[in-house]
Amino acid sequence: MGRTSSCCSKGGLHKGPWTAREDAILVNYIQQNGEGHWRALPKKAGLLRCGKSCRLRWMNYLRPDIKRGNITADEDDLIIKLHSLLGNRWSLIAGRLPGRTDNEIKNYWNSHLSKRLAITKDNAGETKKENIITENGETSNTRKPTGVSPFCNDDNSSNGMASGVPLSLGNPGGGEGESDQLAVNGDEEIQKVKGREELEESGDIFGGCEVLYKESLWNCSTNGERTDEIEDDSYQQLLNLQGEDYIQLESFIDYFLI
DNA sequence: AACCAGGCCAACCGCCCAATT
DNA sequence: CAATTGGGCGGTTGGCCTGGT
Repeated sequence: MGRTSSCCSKGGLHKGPWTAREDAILVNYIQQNGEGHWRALPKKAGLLRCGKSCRLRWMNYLRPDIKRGNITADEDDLIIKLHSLLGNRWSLIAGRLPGRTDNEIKNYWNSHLSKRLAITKDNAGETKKENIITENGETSNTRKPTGVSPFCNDDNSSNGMASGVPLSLGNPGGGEGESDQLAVNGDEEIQKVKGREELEESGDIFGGCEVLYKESLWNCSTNGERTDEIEDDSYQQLLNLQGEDYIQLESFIDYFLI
């Protein structure tokens, strides 16, 4: 991929590393005016940067809630599990790691975890469920729909997911009590639309899956009640998911992310 | 001390999607 | 409905740093 013209290439705009003065101007402006309107921001703030560059700098470095410092062992482990579930969807993964940015996680994965897992894989001889990286570097999930439900046993081997997972998720909608056998007996597309609506209500996709999963299978500390904020205990429980529970969550998420 | 290779990471890039006109 | 705009995303680059020779 070449570096051709872009918004940052327009005449007179600075590129490259940010100076302390530019940082201060950007932080000061956002503190006074809030985030957003990135394209207009540089002009208003008096910065010779493109809007995208300002947004990136703020999101990845200047935001007050950014957690600096090394990735902890717990975070490391969670990244691996989330990556096996979500693939290279760094923003989603970052969303489950408070204070970490998608760029940071992406860099960490590319420079640390991918190599480590490749070594692990070599040593193990064969890819295992815990460390899912395919031969071509792709993972178990992409944005392309497979059109195949992991809830069905018919033919789901082609989507890279565990096949024939006997999910009995009860009522993933959580409250209506009308879908006891999701996508097994009923119209699969209707069930899918319902599921998506639930996910939209829940705020973010992975959080939605997590909540739905809790409601159906996972006896968690929140007693299955929907929460807007995922508590630290819940992260820890997600981290500790193993065996069949883990495989079922994986299938569940794959089903709703496509 | 000088050079080199490899790793790390901030930043840029093109693409995509949703909202707006 | 099509075109435009704004924002966000994942992939990639390239400069800096560090360790080895």
